[in-house]
Amino acid sequence: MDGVTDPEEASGLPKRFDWERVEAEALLRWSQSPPAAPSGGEPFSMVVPPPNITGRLHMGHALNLTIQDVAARYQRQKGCDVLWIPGVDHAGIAAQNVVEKQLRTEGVDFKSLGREAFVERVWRWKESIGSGILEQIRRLGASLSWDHERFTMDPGFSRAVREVFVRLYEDGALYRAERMIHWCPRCLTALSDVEVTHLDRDGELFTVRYVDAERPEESLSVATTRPETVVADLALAVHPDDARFKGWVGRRVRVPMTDRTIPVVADAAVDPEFGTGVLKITPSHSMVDFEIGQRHALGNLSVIDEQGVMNAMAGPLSGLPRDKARIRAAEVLESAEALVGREPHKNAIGVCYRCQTEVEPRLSLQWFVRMGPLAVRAREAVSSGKIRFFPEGWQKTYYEWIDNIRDWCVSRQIWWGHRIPAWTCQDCHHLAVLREDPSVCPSCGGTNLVRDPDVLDTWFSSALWPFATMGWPDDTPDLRRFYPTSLLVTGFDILFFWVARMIMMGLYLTEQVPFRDVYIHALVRDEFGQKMTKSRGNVVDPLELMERFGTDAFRLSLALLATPGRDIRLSVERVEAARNFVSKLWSAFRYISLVVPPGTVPLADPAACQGIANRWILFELGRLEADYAKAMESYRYDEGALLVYRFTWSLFCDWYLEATKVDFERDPADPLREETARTLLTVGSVLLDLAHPLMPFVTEELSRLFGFANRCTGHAPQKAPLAGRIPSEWGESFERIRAIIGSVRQTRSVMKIPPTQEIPAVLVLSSRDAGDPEALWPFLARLGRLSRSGEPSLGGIRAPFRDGYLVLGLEGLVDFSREVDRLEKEIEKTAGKIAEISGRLGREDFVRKAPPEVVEKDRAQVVTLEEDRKGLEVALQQVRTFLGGQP
RNA sequence: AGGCGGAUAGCUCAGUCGGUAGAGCGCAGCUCUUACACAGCUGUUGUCGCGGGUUCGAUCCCCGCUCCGCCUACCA
Repeated sequence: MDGVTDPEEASGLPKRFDWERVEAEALLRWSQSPPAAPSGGEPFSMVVPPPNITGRLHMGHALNLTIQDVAARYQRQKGCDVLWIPGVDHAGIAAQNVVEKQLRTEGVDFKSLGREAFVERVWRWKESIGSGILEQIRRLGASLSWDHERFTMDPGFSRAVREVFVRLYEDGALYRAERMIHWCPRCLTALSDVEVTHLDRDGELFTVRYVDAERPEESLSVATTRPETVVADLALAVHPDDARFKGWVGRRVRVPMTDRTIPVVADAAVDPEFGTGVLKITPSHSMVDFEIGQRHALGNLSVIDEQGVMNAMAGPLSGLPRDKARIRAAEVLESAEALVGREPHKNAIGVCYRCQTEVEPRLSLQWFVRMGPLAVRAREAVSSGKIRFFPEGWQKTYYEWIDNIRDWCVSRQIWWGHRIPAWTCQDCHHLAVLREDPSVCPSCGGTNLVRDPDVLDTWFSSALWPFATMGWPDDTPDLRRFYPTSLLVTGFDILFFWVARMIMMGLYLTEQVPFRDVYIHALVRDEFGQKMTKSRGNVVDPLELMERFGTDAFRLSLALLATPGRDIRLSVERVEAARNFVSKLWSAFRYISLVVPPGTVPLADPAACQGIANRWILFELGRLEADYAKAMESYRYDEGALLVYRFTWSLFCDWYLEATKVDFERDPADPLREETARTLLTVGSVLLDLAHPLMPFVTEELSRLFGFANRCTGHAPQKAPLAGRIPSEWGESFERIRAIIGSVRQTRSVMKIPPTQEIPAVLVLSSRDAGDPEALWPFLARLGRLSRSGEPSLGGIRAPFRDGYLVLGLEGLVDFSREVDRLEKEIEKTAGKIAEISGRLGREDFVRKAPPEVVEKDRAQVVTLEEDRKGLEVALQQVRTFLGGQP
């Protein structure tokens, strides 16, 4: 082996990007030395939408976190002091369900355990899964401020929750009352309005006859979808203006299946158009009926218990579950000849958003937050622009909800969560809501206190997330420096659940908006546009994709697809394409590592470059920097990603790297060699910076391997970006080369000349400022596989371009008829364009009314198109001559 | 029922402050040219959903319609 080394192995980067190793190393490094806060940097802060403790990383999280991490890294690169708080939500009902189920498999009913032991058990379970989902989030490369991790049930946070509850109560913004609420008969708890989702279901519309109590020969027919509630009817109602039923108001009818009679009342809530125009009123089992019942003092009669089973008051239906009771009710009504109609009917029913069980409207004693006053301020925060939504359109949805706000039921009949700090004195019935647990009744001094058994809605604590994570209600340095937060990134599905409530609570408790900007992203769907659900079985595991294609590729694919306001259809092909890009990037830097001599340093002054290609790529890079900044500042990370993608692949790799090969073939004494090597490093370093927020692993690895003092490696932002320092004409010469090469390649491809075959050629430049042919030739020779013909009048066909043409010596080599076709097509296309534009220019009103610069642009366009056509026509003529000359 | 969003190349989607429509994937042909075959080169495809209107000019703005998706809402 001595002295014999494979040059390929000896120098340069490994051929492939080994992301598995690089990611593992980087994650270790990042956990050991988190990014240091730059001194004097502006604060930039975010709080992560806390994932449920029960959760595993899914596509939604991956998208959400990728976007935030792009933001965090971008801001950090700008020199900001970034705080991005991680954390987990205790997920009341969901977590309780998990542990209940666990106990059930052990044959234990959680109720028999008792409250204290059960809650203890949930804590133990929480410890056992550790920070499971946060570990997965780390693997995404998410650069969170891990020393700030919070949990919604930790002591500090719990104190904040309690403080808020008491403060709201003291201010009269929180009250306890008996109201109609949504009840989930499976979770056995109240739900807030937003926790109920509506599903269209095929049901039946039954028409039931109620006979007059005095005159059995007269009756009213009533349409209902829930005949099982007939036994709870307390009235029938008709519209006050409905002439059909004028005489009925005030009379009484018999309730079928019972021996009760009920009044017929008039109420404007009845829609005379629907059904028979008569509505049966069941105050205890319907929201609107409850209200009508209130207006007419009908009282309440409940026939369904908390588990959804018909109770003792339900007469012949007693003991049956709701759905069975409906069938039985129809039978009983039919046999009593009270059922006069039955037809299929579609209606929307409310289900529990967690378990899909049909919810039951239920009258019960619950705690409510008075939303009206909070909503007024929350609306103003958005309409005044203090909070901005991206995309802006979500404002409307927000207002829609805010303007129709209803009080928020915040008590839940479960055990896992923040227990409500309210005590009732059994002696004097005083209700005490307190910051500290009482030992005696504050009112009568008695010791007979009973604590409210309920816990708070999980979203109640989530609403405090932006400031409670920073130590509120204490006045902390974090709050002073980082609150309000700069940006919130979240999905539209929790706009009401979370975003709106944070705004309300933030304004109420801190007198400030909780965040300035809200980036609202869409849902990640499968490649067919279907929502990913367990039941569909189309769930794609992000960790799997990360392992298969690398985390950078996965992140990049999400970023590229994340067009604001549009759902994302993720397919493996897209991730694969991003993986190919990462590969391409890696191999480009491998090339740099092979051609740039050791000890080379980046350009000291890019504006002093001489090389045609160097000037061009610096010009393009300057443009990229400017466009990229614009995209990133407006949260168009998809656009930023696309800009980086296109620059890297289509300009840097396809053209610039090829062009540098020309420079490296030059005489060893030529100063261009060094300039080009230095330009490669300069552009490479900046490019990695721009790509870094999107692809942190590969860019940091490359920056380290090259020893770049760029922002990926934690160095200070560059003082003067390229944008603005590169003259705008720096691109021109190389653009001409690109045009010429393009023309040659077309000809070559059409005429079936192998790419490797050299073609003798003569270059003719028509305009004086077209540049120095001597400078052009080395690039043409290499990139176009041309050899410079010494014969000035070389016979051959023409490859035309804007300000000149190339004569290609192709005699005897090729099928010229193809070239004729191609040129004719080109000419036709060009002529078509000329016709269109000059036609426009010929119209008098266009010239008069259109802006002068548009007219001018068109005129110039016609001139250049004419030049193109002339070039093409001459070329065509030339080929025809050859064809004629051939046998 | 009301509100919102979408309809652009075979597929997935950009885009145009109104002035000759783009990318990726796919497809076809040619290339193992010493960074990359996870690659290179060349080519291919569009009444920019339908009907009106405004305008010198509309894929883009306005009105109406059709289809698709979502959100809100107990017409029982």
